[in-house]
Amino acid sequence: MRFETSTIKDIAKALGLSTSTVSRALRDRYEISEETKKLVLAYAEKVNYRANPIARSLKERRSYSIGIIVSEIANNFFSQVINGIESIAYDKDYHVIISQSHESYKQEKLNVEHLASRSIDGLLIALSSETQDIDYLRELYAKGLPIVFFDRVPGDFETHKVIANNFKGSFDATEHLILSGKRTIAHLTNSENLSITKERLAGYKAALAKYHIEFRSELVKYCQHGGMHSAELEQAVKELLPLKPDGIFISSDRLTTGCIMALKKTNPEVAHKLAIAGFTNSNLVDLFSPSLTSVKQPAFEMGRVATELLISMIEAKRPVTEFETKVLDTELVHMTKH
Amino acid sequence: MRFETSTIKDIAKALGLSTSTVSRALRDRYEISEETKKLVLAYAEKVNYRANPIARSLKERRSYSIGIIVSEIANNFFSQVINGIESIAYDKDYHVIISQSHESYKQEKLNVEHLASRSIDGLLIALSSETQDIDYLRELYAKGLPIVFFDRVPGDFETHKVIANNFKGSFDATEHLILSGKRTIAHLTNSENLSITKERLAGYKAALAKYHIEFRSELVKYCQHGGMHSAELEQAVKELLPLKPDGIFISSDRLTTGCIMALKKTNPEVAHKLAIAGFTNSNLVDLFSPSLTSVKQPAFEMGRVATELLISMIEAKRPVTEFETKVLDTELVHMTKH
DNA sequence: AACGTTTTTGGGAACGTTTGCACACTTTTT
DNA sequence: AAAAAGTGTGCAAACGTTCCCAAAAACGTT
Repeated sequence: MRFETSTIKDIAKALGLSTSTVSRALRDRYEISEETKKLVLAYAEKVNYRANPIARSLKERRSYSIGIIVSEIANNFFSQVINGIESIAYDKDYHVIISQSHESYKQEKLNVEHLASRSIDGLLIALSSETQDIDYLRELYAKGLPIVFFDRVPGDFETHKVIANNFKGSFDATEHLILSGKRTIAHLTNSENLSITKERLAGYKAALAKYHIEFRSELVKYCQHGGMHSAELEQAVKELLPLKPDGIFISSDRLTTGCIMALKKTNPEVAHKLAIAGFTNSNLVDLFSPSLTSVKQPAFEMGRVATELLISMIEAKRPVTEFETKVLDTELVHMTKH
Repeated sequence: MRFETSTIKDIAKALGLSTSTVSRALRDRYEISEETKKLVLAYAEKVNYRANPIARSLKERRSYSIGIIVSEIANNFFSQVINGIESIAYDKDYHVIISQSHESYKQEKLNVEHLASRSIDGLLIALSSETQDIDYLRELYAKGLPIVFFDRVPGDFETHKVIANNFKGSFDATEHLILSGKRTIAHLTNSENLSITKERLAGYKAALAKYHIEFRSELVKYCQHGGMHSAELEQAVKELLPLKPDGIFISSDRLTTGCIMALKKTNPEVAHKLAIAGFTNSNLVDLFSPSLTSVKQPAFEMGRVATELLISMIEAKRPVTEFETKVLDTELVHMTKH
């Protein structure tokens, strides 16, 4: 099974021109006369000529494709980010290759290396919750692969990054729980080594401090696997409930839904009494019971911004040396009662 | 910014061999002596040689990549299918490029053509709910692009297809509503031209017939945009409720969640009285209120099977002329009460 | 010692582009 | 009138592979 398709050579032969002339005409170069251009364009149109991107890539030593690593596309936050990424990428004629780490370091590394060997021009990545060692990324970066981090970013890596205002998002959510009268607020969060974990914890602490509520470290539970394993969540819930929290603030999408599920499964009566606030971009949040107050990240925008930064790095003529970390505001969506 | 990487030529020069020998040694061809192979492999390892897939693609006239078109990755059904696809594809060393139609025919066509121009080796596609005219697919197929349809398949296109047992899934769900005492069962479904719509309608009708319940066409509402526009859903709900249904069977993922949302928004009191059954693969279904009985499709398996069929077509030496339509069983998951 | 075989290697074209350079022809400038 | 500049085109190399074909080396066999 093979595609039969016409090439520049075919056009050149048919028109009695050289391949260079045809190539230049198709790319609308100034050297070619209007007449010839029209001729070539018309004929190309007629035979439905499509440039072979592979040949072009080989010649130009770039693939016009960018790699994306997220933990899972089933997560609405990430699928919204991807939509943002695509909206920019397609405009600029890049295509995207999506890979999922499923929160596993091993899988993440494997995927990145697979992508790199496929000669992507750049990489957009949100680290997995397991990831601690990013030397493999440093290596690729040093070899010339542009990388932009989003959402889960490493502290010690000099490149562009795009994140939500995690501190403020956390602060607002926690404050909201406090203002609705809660005093014993648990915090369920991701693995300790993620940037978002630290920032969100800080926001939570700051809100408590503002209202003179003592911070109690036993009310904070970390989930190494980011909620991918339900046993991990159920264990966390089991350890938290004896402390009699009246509210809980959960710091990531997957954890939020997973935690509510664990609550419903193990302690359905408590589930509806506890005030819940959590980061989530789920578009089904209105259907949830118990309902919750959610911190929504500007996911689509995050994808757009990250992609713009990445493409600017890819297309830079000289190595980029000044980097920025863009911080985008979150939105607090109050619980709908029903 | 450019990758510096070693090539077969570099290895050949360093080792005083020809490129052909190196190429063959790397691919472990029988003609090359063990000695030379070892030498080449060791050196390649040392300089961290990675074959350039683009050059290979150009030479072999295939890209080792397959395209996927789904309506949206945010939909759990499709993200599960994609996981199934990837599980096979990566094994066989293909990579996948995912595109979303967002249920728009125009977008679907654009994406397919974009993928085709990127020289994918094959296409996996679930048609958008708007799609009626698939001539553009026929054209590509005729030119030699292998295509496998899944979930939403056209009736009149001779190729491999993978679908769920939609009739039985529908039948079971409807019967379940009947057995729990419902008699006036509405049916909310996708656009009329989709294969799944017809099959699921037939299952619904058959269940009614089995229990001698009259089929009433006014209880069936079609959604042209597959639930992508909330106005469409709210309109459908608004038209259905005056008929006083005591149960409703909804025939697709997006519609199911959308419909419950519309119900809660426009008629919250009715929402909790109505018995709901619907197709959905949402992994959050346990959180929903009102709760529902769901028909789960074997999405992961569907992805696997479709990919195996596609790759068999791609790698066939002679054009494939015998096609199969694989039908996979659905699973009825009963409502959890809470 | 001359000849076949078999095994191992190398030369070079090809895949479809892009692009630096040279060439031929026109037009302008001196 | 010759020289300079401008315009439009073609030649050929290159990108990194794969693979057909031939050549060389190693090994019997008579």
